[in-house]
Amino acid sequence: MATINGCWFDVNLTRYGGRVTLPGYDPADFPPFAVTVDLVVLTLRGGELHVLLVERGAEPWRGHWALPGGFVRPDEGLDAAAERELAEETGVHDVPGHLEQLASYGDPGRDPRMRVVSVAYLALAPDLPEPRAGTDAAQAAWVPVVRAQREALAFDHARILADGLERARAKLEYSSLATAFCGPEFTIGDLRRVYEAVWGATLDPRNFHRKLTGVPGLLVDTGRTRTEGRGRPATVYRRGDVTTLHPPLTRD
Amino acid sequence: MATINGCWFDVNLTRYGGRVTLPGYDPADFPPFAVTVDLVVLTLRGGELHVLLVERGAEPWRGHWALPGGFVRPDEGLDAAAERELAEETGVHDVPGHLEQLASYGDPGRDPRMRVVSVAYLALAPDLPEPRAGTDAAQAAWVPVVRAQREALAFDHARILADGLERARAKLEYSSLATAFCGPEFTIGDLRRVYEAVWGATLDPRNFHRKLTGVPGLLVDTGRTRTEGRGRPATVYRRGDVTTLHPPLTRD
DNA sequence: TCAATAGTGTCTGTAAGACAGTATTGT
DNA sequence: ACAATACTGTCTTACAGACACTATTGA
Repeated sequence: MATINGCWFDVNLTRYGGRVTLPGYDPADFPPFAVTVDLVVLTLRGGELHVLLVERGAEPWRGHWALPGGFVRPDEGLDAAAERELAEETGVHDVPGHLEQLASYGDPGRDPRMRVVSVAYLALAPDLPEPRAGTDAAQAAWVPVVRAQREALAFDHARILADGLERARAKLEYSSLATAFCGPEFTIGDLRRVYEAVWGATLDPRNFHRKLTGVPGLLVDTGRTRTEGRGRPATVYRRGDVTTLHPPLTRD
Repeated sequence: MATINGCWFDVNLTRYGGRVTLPGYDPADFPPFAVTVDLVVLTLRGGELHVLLVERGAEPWRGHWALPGGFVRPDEGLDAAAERELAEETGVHDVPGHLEQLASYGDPGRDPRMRVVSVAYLALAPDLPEPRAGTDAAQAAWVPVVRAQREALAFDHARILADGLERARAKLEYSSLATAFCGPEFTIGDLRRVYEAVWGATLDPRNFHRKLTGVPGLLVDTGRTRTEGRGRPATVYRRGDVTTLHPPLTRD
């Protein structure tokens, strides 16, 4: 029986040599991979959608921007690894918002050094403080998404970012995911600005208001109001139990 | 620089001992995982939704049904591994239909022998011949989905199956995915029976017909008709270029 | 007062769901 | 003839999109 220690490698080395995997496989015959999690962390800063990027301090892709991420540890699950990395990279414990698995990327050659399968996660968070620099020389920063898409991101991270953006845009249509970009309390206007930033479109405030307040159970009225700058104070809501929009909002 | 050969293991053995991964990671410091693909292959047989399962011939979970799958080879991508496994397990080369990544599952302990990350794929195929038995003693079979869900599937395959079914059900709402269950030519009635089998609901044939024929570019009229049993012959269609249903079909 | 934002009311076009009715086959 | 399936037309209701209008604040 294989165990997680040094001896383990020798077992696999001897068994793996020249063998072709077949149905009825035995995991002791496995070709080993590195498994990492990469994070697409989106937030709203100043009405503009931003993504968390780190600047690579080592080859390959030294000096290029990359999605934050790291190895899955031997004793932790994929979701737990994503949560840990999210806390580490943002510098915030128990990051509020939303975290879900996006997809896995494992083309041979995506990392020139060795075979790496990366499980990408999508995180949506309210405006967080400026990220601290990593423990090595690499710096971390919130980068406007439109600028990130023009950069030459490391590895296949441009595609992962594109997939994450598309997932976020699609899920806003039929879910209450927009609230993940806000704090625990928010106004209808806050939500509308989320949609406008993520979709890159302008929405009619009046129809948007009627639509969202018309879904029973979606929003809970706190009874309080909030005034920001000019204009009539807005009703403050909390998340309700209902998380699906039926019928969905459309982005044409 | 690590390379894919025997020497490679020694490199990792020495570097991995006792080290904790940190940001600014180096893939040479990786904790190794086995990476597999598991397949949720759905098809329609006799108007009922079936899933392809294999009976395990070895411990653990010997004698239990499991989703087909196998190791990703060192030189192939994840999608390629899924395509290869699909062809191997069904016994059909170039399986028609649809294949997409579903999600990845990597809880520690999901395989008691060692750490395995499985990248699950969802495949939709027209009715295929009875699968051949595997090269080992394990047998493969099309199992009605309702029965598969009552079985104690191996590992975490019950959850993977549930996720695959939910993905298929959701995607039927807003895509032309139902055509993946049919051959290259099909009738509106064929498509309706796909929806009814996957959703487990009955649909109004008249509104369904009007809805699907009303989406421009979705269906291409071959000009021919097909008669099955009693009733007026149905127009035969092929897939069109349009693959999204706007607005979507609803399953309430 | 004016500008800005929040929220309500109303109209119109479109589409979903229900279902009557016609068309074309096998038995 | 009758049953079964394919397809068409029509009616009602609901909702999206457009936009006039009222409400409440800061400057």
